Amino acid sequence: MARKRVTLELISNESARKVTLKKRKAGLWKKLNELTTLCGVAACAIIFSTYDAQPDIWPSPIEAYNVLEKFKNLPAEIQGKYMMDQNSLLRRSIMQLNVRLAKQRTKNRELEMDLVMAESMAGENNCDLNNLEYLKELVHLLKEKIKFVTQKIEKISFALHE
Amino acid sequence: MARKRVTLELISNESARKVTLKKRKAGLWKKLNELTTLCGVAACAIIFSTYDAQPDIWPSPIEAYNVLEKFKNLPAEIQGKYMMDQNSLLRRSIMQLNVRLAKQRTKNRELEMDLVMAESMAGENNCDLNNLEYLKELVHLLKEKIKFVTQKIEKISFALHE
DNA sequence: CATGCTATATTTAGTTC
DNA sequence: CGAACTAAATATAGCAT
Repeated sequence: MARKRVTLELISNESARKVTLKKRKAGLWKKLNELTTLCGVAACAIIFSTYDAQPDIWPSPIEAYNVLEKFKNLPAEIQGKYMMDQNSLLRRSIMQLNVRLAKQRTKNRELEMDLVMAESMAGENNCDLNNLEYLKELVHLLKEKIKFVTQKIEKISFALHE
Repeated sequence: MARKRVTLELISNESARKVTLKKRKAGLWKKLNELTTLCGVAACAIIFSTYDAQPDIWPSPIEAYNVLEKFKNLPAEIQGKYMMDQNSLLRRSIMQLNVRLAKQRTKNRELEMDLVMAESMAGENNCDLNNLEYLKELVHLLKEKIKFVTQKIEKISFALHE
């Protein structure tokens, strides 16, 4: 964007690519901050770079969640302002939940990838108890989750076909 | 950014705010496209506006997933390039995974809570097919995940007790 | 290798159609 | 209302340190 017009393709030089990534990431975060502030919307973004093991998340997951909660905790205000009927409000709420599910799904995929990579690098004998405990807890949570979602699917299927 | 310096606060005029949102959203999508192309990274972003029933997602969740798959298919390359001290790399990697698992667990709990809330608000008859499809996909993914993590636990347990 | 610096490319607020 | 059009504000590619 400066000094020279840039062609929209992967920057071949690796160090240059890294520098551009850092600069543009900062620019993106700024843009996101402006957008949410100026327009009063909630937003989040995730960048998975190969340099960092951890992806960059904007804002923090906690903050993103908090903003969403704020919206939900002030339904009367929103209702009054945008004159929504009960149904459309509910539909929107469900849509937002669907998006969060999709996000969750993407994150789960990513986590799986990282586990596979870590495992292949670590071999069999580099696992500690702490890690194991985490995994056990994860399985427990996932089983609960499957049960819950399966029940929900049955309910919806029933409602659709009756 | 033009014609006048803008103060970083919520735009009071509603129609002006809506126009700005549209313009800046387009700008953000473009920036994201450039970033991912130039730097070869995967990224996604979501904007929840109160105007649209559906939030804006970039790119599609499917696409985001595809990019991640691409990374998964090239683990040897990444391994070779960033191979440093084997042990410290592994320790860091495992620590980061533990942190991410903890975050994931928290998020799953939150999501469950939100689903319960939405369900209680929506009752039985406000569910559409789209929502059902999302849920089916989620169950599929979760089952895969349980299988994967369970296998990993068995491996670790075996390594610990042998 | 990271930071700081500009000359330009790009974005966009206000405006007009 | 939305698309097109600027003038001005920003972002950033290439370079310097």
